[in-house]
Amino acid sequence: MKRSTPVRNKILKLLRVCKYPLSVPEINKKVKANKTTIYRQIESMIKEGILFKFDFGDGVVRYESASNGHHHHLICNNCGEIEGVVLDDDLTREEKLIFEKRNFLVTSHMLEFFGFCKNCQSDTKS
Amino acid sequence: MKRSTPVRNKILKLLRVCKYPLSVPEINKKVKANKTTIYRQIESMIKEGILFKFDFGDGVVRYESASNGHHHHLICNNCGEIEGVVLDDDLTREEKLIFEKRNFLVTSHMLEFFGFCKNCQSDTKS
DNA sequence: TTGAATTTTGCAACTGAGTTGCATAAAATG
DNA sequence: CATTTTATGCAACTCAGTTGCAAAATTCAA
Repeated sequence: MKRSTPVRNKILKLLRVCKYPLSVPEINKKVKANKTTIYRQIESMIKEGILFKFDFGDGVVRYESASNGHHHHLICNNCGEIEGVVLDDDLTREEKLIFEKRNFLVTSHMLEFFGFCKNCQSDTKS
Repeated sequence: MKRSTPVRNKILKLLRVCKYPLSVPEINKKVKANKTTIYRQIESMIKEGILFKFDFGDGVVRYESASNGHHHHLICNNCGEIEGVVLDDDLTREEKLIFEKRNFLVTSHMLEFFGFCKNCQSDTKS
């Protein structure tokens, strides 16, 4: 893939301003382009390391701009809102212990928190 | 859903002995039953809290028996093997800080580590 | 123990994410 | 400006997961 094509720029621009990760269908609604093209551009940007890919256990794959830096998410069980969060201590101690105890070399991790956001804590709903 | 039906028992038995989480297609290969039935049994067991559902960012939804207890995973980037791991400190301090700082009440989390297992650390492959 | 009510299972058909092959459009290069 | 390369789009496909409906199995009451 070359650089700086219209579709690619639109995807990047969208993900850079978005505070939470987006799925391809969500990206598609904003960046109106052929879905094959979108999947291919995303794949190439992931390989270059400028996009991160992950999901929250719901089978929905989401993408986020790497320019936002490494962080985790707070996902509300009630309203579904997703906030970013940066931890004080980012598991380096645990990762070292894992290597010492299990001989598994950790290169990255995925950590997401589920619960209830400010607004939904007062609600009775589960 | 009632309890203790043949399909349900087979799924549970399989997941209880399996050390890593399985996807529905994987479950299907062992528990030979209609896929609709499997999806429905899994859904009901998730609601009862005897099964956990999550994935590793690859869009593949996997299930694990809750009887194995709360733990995390070490996923090898090279061979794909999945090991379970229990942390010394299970993020309670971080979760408390999140509530204090952000007013988000954490009820659960999902933490997975990616890297290279014992066998794959010697390999040159990425 | 028989028969109605309920639950589980299976089938067929569908939805929707993601992929692949192929043809065309747009850039880059000489 | 013609050739090569890369990006885009379309059509058709695969596969996970869902839904409606009918049949089988189970429960339970009389």
